Amino acid sequence: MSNYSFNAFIMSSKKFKRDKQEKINLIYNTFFNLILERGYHKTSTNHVAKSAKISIGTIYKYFPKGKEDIIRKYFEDSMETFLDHQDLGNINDENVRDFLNHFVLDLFKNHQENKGYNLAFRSAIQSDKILHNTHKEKIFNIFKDRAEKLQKINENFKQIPEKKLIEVFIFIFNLVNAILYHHLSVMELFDTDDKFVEFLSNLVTFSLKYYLKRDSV
Amino acid sequence: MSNYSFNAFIMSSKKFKRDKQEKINLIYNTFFNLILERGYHKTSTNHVAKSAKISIGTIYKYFPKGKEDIIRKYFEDSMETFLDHQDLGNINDENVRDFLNHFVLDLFKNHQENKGYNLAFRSAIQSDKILHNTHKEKIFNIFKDRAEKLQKINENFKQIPEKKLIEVFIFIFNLVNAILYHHLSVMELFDTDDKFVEFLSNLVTFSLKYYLKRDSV
Amino acid sequence: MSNYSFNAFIMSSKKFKRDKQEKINLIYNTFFNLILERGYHKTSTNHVAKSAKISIGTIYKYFPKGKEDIIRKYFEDSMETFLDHQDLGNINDENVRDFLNHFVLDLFKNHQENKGYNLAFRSAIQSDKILHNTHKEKIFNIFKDRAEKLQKINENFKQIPEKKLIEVFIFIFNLVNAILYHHLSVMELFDTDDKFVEFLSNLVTFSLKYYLKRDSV
Amino acid sequence: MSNYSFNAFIMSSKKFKRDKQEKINLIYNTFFNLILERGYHKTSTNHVAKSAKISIGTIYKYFPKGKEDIIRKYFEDSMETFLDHQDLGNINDENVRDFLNHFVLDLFKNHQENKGYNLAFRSAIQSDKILHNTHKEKIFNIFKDRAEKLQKINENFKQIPEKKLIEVFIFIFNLVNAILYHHLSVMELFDTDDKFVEFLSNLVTFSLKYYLKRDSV
DNA sequence: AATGAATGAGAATTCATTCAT
DNA sequence: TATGAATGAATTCTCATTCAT
Repeated sequence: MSNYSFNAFIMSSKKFKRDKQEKINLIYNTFFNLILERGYHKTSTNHVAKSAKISIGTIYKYFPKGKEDIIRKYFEDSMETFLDHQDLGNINDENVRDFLNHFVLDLFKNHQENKGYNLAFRSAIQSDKILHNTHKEKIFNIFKDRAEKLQKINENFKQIPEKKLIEVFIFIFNLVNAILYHHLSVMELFDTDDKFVEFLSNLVTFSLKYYLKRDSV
Repeated sequence: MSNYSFNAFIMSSKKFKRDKQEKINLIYNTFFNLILERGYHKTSTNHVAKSAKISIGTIYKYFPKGKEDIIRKYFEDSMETFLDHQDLGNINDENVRDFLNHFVLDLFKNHQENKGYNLAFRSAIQSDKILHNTHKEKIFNIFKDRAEKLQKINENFKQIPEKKLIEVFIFIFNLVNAILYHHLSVMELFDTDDKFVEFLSNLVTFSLKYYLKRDSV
Repeated sequence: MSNYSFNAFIMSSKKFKRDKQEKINLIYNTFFNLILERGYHKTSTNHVAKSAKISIGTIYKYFPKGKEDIIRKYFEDSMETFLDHQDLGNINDENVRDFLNHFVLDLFKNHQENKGYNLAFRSAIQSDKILHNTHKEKIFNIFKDRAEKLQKINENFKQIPEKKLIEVFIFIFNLVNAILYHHLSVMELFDTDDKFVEFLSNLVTFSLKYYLKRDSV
Repeated sequence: MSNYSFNAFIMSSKKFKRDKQEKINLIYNTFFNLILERGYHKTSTNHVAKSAKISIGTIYKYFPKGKEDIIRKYFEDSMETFLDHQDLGNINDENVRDFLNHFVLDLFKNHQENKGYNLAFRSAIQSDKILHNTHKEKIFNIFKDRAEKLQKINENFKQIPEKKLIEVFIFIFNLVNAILYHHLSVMELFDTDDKFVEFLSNLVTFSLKYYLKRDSV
């Protein structure tokens, strides 16, 4: 194999992967945008194909079980990378507050961008118990991982039992998600984003204290 | 007319009405229970008919637009009567806390009993924008009514502007609902009901203060 | 049986008959008016009952086979009496023209008043072959009867063979009906009734001559 | 590209198109034949699918609104091409009669071949007011087009106002259609096709003269 | 006789999924 | 690989008809 053709092989493979990922992203975007317009149960795979201007066959090639698969795989993809970019490294007593604000803001932005997905996900878990459980496990594993890392690099967290630390993370995560979902998809709690995020930050601080104090009793 | 036949007349008239309402209730219960098992989008009107052992025609007699109508009418029926039983009469500075606890507990029980409906409702509003808006208006009207009554019978509430009072009611109502839904249908926040309700009560007190203080600045 | 009660019996029987006929007329009118609005195949017996404010059971009491029966019985009733009021007595060479004008005008009015029925009838005979044949036989019998009467009382018609006379009557009747139906229910031929009726009269005269001359060759 | 593969390319492209049109034609034929047997309102899309040995989904792929769409699209297709094949080029005073005979014969054959469609169409316009109006407009446009062409190529028609010419065409067209429909679907006017067509031709000549004379007064 | 709730067969329509090209 | 025609089971919805009251 000549050098040239080897490069061509690499290139084509890369190009292929890029094309493939672009097609998958196209399906994700089209699907979730349609859900935003028409709701989960009125959005069919055929609609998605037509709207994305690809064939229905292509959708089933990447997502052999259709709608459920799209949600499941997006769930895998997004959860996999969601919290990775947050820097836990230099969290300490002084900047916990900043950290929490940042965390809340991040979740807020994430929800805004994934509103369609969140609608889909909540509809899907109604019938897809496996997804529902996987979701719970995934959250547990993510925060277990986080907790372990945090306890390694930060003195302040070492005295708290790992189990407890995971628990409190999950608690805060769920609490914020619950309110975000309702605010964005059911009924607004505040008329501006700023007010809303500020409230959430305060709520998180309060709830964190409450949760930790409660158990120490 | 003998006493017996008079009673028979009463009975037959009552029985007729009861049968109709009982049939409607049967449809409600069957539908929401099936949703609990299989999810909203996998529960068809035919499933409901079969499960309730009535004919599909009967469902469409009472709910001409099928699933959407069941949700819409249950929404009307339940919202109509929901907060009516709570006694606002003797709320005062001393028992605000009790009142809030009671309110939270009530909502909690209501959610537990209406879990299927809540799943259905959140799925339905994804595509039924009219229902979504009616829901918002209904909530506004209910709490407007509440606020007016409260200001008539209680000195403490007279100084707060009515608009403000309505706003804060709706805020608290939404906040609690958001968390209840997530806890019951997405992921538990606490492992026991007691812990959960206690947290909610504290959260409500905190949020109420936050909300009122925020605006007074 | 006392005289009184005998009268009461008569009365109640008459009243009963009147009520019965009124109910039947109500069903006819409601049915044919609905057809005018929505078309035959979108008008159901249930619609008729609701629109006439009577129960569906009542309709099936008088018309056990539903829609088909309404049309069949109206057909019987109306054909039975349709041509009876026309006076054939003094038709002669001088007033044939007048007679034909009168005949055409009569048919025109009849069609205008029975537009809904005519739509229904033409829809019904598509599937109800029995009705279709009965209709043909009825027309034959009516005009056979007419021809016989005419030949008895009028010298001019005696030389024409009875069969021929019946044939020509039916031919003219069908011709006029064809054009009336199209004009009233498909597309107008003239913009005023007067023009239309005048044309029809001339057409009939022409066709009559054509028909008679044709066979004499 | 070899000649063979080029042909294959042409063929495959042609075959694809033919298959699609063939499927549509299959649906048309099956539908209208069933209507001939059972009538419009007793012919369901499911019957058509079963009878044509295709799936119900295929029907809805080509005709998304079912029966109404089949009629609407056949109407478009057939009206589009209906009068196009008639040669107006050398119509003149001597051959007007021949032209009319030809026109009548053409309409007669057309009705014979489209009896099922004509039944369907007359049933459909009872409820489909849009189709009813489109039909009227289409007829106007077709004859407007005809009139314009005729006036360009033929001296004899230049003195008649265009509006008048269109009117008289539509009048004759409707008159013939009215009688054809009645003869074929309600009750026969003549016992042989020849007699019937001859009568129609004479009727058209008569009516044409009547119509033109009437206005010139 | 009159009512209208109830039935369920069947018509209309959608949609996940397959497969030949 | 990609396409999209085709499938048919499942869903929504209608309607003629029955029957208990």
